[in-house]
Amino acid sequence: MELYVRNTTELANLLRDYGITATLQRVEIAGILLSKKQHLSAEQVMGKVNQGRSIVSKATVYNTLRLFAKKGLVKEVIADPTKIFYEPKTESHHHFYNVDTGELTDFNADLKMTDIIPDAPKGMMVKGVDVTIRVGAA
Amino acid sequence: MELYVRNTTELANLLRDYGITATLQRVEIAGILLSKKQHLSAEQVMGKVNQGRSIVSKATVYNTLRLFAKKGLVKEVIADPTKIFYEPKTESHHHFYNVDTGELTDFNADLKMTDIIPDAPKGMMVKGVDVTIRVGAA
DNA sequence: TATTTGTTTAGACTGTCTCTAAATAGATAT
DNA sequence: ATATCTATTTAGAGACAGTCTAAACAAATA
Ligand SMILES: [Mn+2]
Ligand SMILES: [Mn+2]
Ligand SMILES: [Zn+2]
Ligand SMILES: [Zn+2]
Repeated sequence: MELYVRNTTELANLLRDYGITATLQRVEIAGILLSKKQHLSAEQVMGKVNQGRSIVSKATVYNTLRLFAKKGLVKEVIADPTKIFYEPKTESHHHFYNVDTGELTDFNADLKMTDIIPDAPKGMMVKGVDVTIRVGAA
Repeated sequence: MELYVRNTTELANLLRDYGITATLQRVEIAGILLSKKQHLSAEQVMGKVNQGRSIVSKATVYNTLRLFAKKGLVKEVIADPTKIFYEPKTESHHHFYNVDTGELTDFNADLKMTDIIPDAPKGMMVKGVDVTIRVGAA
């Protein structure tokens, strides 16, 4: 996944590459989320995409993010008990989740998954480590 | 944590060991959750503790589970995007999360965290692996 | 043009969880 | 024991993320 995609045509092509029909709304949402490495909740995407004006409805934001995730264009992160985060970085990696701020921070466990617990960001303490493997019918 | 605790006096003592004032409601909730290895949502605890009759209020169930977790008597599992699960098994371990059924299954990564992704339960496919380390102010 | 198919939409609704302010219970002081 | 203080429980309202529905709209096809 090439990040920092801005151009509309480029975005539309990218969507098609992932088997997603490019629509105005989808390009807008992709433009927001793929613009840089970040973790955004659906509500945050909603806010950014509709700066003032009203371009995309709530239902479409939720549906689109789910569609993007299903197609492998973005990644869903289940770490905050109150909301799902979406991010453009699809390579396998893991997160620090700050329970105080709700902030997510990436960390890579290149080798073989995680055979060590990486150091916590300075000033931070590891409050808990969760490994969750999601499985479904084969 | 000794599982299968049933006796009321035993439960009350256990709560005190964890710095929790033993009340009728707390003992009832502990009796449910500590009776065996399981992963229960707050709503499920609510249902089990108030079989027919009405013994413990919703607010108390939620507050008590959070208190138990804070005191280290039970473990919170953030894996399902819609609810938190609570379990009596406090030793470090990880979970399979079935996205179809929402079911949680334990697995131990004894060595050093997880340097391997364990095999999925038969008939199941690994849909995603998440390692989440929760951090807070040191 | 007519029809079909896919997408978007407003807004009602759901489920989990939180908050509040009052009632109750338990502990402490006199 | 009685009064006082503190901790706990409670009903029910409310917050909030997310879902659903049925209609509108758009795009593609016949
Ligand atoms: Mn929630
Ligand atoms: Mn949710
Ligand atoms: Zn990430
Ligand atoms: Zn478990």
